[in-house]
Amino acid sequence: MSDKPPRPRGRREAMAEERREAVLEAALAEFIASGFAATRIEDVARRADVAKGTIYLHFKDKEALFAAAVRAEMAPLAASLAALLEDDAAQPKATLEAVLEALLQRLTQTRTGDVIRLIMSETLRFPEVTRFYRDEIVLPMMGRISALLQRARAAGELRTPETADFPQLVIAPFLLVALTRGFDLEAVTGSADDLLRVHLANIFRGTPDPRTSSE
Amino acid sequence: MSDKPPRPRGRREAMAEERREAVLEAALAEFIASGFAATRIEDVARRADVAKGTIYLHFKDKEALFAAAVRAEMAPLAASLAALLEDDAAQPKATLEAVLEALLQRLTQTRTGDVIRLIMSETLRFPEVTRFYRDEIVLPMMGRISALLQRARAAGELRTPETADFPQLVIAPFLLVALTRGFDLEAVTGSADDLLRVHLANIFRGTPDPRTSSE
Amino acid sequence: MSDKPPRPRGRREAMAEERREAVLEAALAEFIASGFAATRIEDVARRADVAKGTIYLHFKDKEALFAAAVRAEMAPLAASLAALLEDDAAQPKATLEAVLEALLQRLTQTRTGDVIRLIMSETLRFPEVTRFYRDEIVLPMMGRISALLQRARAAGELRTPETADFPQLVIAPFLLVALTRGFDLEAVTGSADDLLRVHLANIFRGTPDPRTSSE
Amino acid sequence: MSDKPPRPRGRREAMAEERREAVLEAALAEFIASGFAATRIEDVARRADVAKGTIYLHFKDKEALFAAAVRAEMAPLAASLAALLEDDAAQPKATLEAVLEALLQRLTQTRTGDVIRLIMSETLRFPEVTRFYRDEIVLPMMGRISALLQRARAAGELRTPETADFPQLVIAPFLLVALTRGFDLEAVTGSADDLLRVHLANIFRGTPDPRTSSE
DNA sequence: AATGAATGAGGTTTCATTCAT
DNA sequence: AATGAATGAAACCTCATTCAT
Repeated sequence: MSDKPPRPRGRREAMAEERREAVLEAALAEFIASGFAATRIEDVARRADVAKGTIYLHFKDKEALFAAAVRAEMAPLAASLAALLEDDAAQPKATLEAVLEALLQRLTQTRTGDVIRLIMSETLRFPEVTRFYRDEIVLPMMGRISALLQRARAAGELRTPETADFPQLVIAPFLLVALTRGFDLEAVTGSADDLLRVHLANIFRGTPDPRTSSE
Repeated sequence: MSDKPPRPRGRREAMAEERREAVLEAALAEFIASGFAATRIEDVARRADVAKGTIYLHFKDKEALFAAAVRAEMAPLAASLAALLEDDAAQPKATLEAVLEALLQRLTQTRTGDVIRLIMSETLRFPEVTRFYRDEIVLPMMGRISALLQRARAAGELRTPETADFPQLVIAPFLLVALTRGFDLEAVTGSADDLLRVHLANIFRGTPDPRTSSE
Repeated sequence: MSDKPPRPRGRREAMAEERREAVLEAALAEFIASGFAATRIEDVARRADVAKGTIYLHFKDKEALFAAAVRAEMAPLAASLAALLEDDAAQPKATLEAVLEALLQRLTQTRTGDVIRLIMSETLRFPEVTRFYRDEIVLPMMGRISALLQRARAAGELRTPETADFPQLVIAPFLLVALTRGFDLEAVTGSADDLLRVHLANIFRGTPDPRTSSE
Repeated sequence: MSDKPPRPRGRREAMAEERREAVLEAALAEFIASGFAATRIEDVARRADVAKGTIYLHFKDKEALFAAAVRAEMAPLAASLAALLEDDAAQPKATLEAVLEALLQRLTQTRTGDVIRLIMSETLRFPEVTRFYRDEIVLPMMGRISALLQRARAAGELRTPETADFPQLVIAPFLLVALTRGFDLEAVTGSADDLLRVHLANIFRGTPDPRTSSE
């Protein structure tokens, strides 16, 4: 999203590249909407305003298209995670809050949440994509959070020190948010923002109560 | 299929019922293994040791078979939830612990976790199944936990009182356990049992630290 | 042609077998008429009065259909060759005449000639079929003729004794007959029957002149 | 494609002609290797180091390309046949031997044999090419050989006078050599050279025995 | 009630050909 | 003249569903 390959030289190639991206865009939308099997190449072509054959100029087959579409959407997330991994200086609690807030935003306001759900849906057919997601996104993310938690534990900031051994516990609610799209759960509970605050309060000592600081 | 006993009355119906169940059993296994689209009726038939046509004697079409298979597996869970909903007398914290422990066992030791994952995978194609799952399982579960949490809050047992408004927070880690089957996450973290204990310690006041009982 | 598998039991299977044969029959006709690539499965289906899918009940794919069709047609020839290989008693010249006459009849009056041409046409795409043809038909045939020629040489019946080392020389004109179907060569030369007689006269000593018995 | 000289006039046409020939060359190689249907225009283009579209500047369509490629290869043969047709003076037997020897060389040492096989393979799809081959090559060749045989008959040189009516008999072994490329027949018989000598000995009176002149 | 052969709609993929650059 | 991205018709093959036995 930030760094595209430096614009291919020549009009022809530029247009081809644009089309390739239009196809990826259309493919992702269709896959999200219908899943892998129910998405027809023709649907993707129509949405990208391109002929069926054109898709095969850029992608070997439907599976390759799927993998490419998912990757294209997830790569920025992987990149921004990598960026976060660099500034280890900040204080753990504040950093973790920032990270989780950013993640929540991504999940609720972009297609990232849908893509995560898509990946988990098609895990069986695409072990390779799943592996990419696990290795490039999940494990780094968990590693990052693990490190932060350990520093928080050292600083005595964790309510339960052993939380540092289970980074999943910290991420779990966000996964759930991504996966229950369309479940209308918010109708019966509070907002996603409040959920984040309560969650942090459970994990970190001295986090002020979400709404009332004194009780 | 091979040995037909001289069909006394009553036997016929019993056998038909047996076959129906064999088909459901086989269907569930195949759907879990391959997903809806990639499962072929013929595979189900072979696994159930039944002819293809027989399946259509019991189920209108592939979608009906899917719905029935999922329902059959989830019904006991719904029932046991209903049972839990009755004995409201017990003390909230202990009850919640018992419920979550039971849930964790179901998720890790039976096919229930796989089925939940299957449902979430096929949500797009089966809004009806998803609705069943949401209405019969998820919402009652969340309601039950909500009630427990509210009593816990009244008893001052919650670390963060607002947790009572977000029952998802309590369930989230379990969903995650179900959905990340095959992700090998346990390889990089602690065990599911410890995860449960740490999770409870974060939520409930006075829960002894998972390993060290003195604080 | 002579020994079919002993009629499958049951009406259903019998009809299925009939259809399988109808498909083979239709396939061979279409392949002969259009070659492998230009023959459409749908054409075969229509000619066999069968649905497209039915063909795939019996044959894995188009290539398997081709191989089966060719084999079915050539198997009888292979069998009759095997039969000829048994009665080694007869005198070489007369036997060879009989063999070649039979071969010529097959080539001109049945589809065998067309099939041989078909095989040679599709040699590139079907090394396996070609191998079958080579191993089951060509080499045995050549071996048989070789043996006959050697006995003829021993009896001093060959005009050129070394002919015994080149059984191809004896067969070549027949191959040519098969392969030049549609070339209208007979329009500019004599008949196939006379060709055979002249050919034999060239090879065997003492064969009477084709037309004039006195020299 | 890579180095364009500053295009002086006359050069353009020369280069165009060069490309045309490169395309023909590449096309023939691909057609021989894969047959008509399985050869892709893109393969030809790549082999000729030319863009796909360029081919269509020179040839109307794939069929025209095929016809042109075959013609280009066979034209020299037709021409040399025409040359042979002129010097009718020579003595028949020696001439025929020379002709056949030349033909055998062409068939075994150039691509001519492959092209003949290609033509016969695609006879069904290309009656026009086949007609060209028949009219420009086969019939003249047979006419020439016929004439020679008749003079040989008049000179009493034929073992069987009627051979003169069947020029195919004389050519047949050579066709067979061309068509059985890849059959490994030589592995089980003698060499092509010896085959020629034996063949001639069968046809011509007084041809010395292939290896031993006295017996 | 059970079977499994038959059907044919539907989807993926290929590739000859075109045409804007 | 040359390019090669784009097109879309055409063909293979799959598989849910039906129905005669």
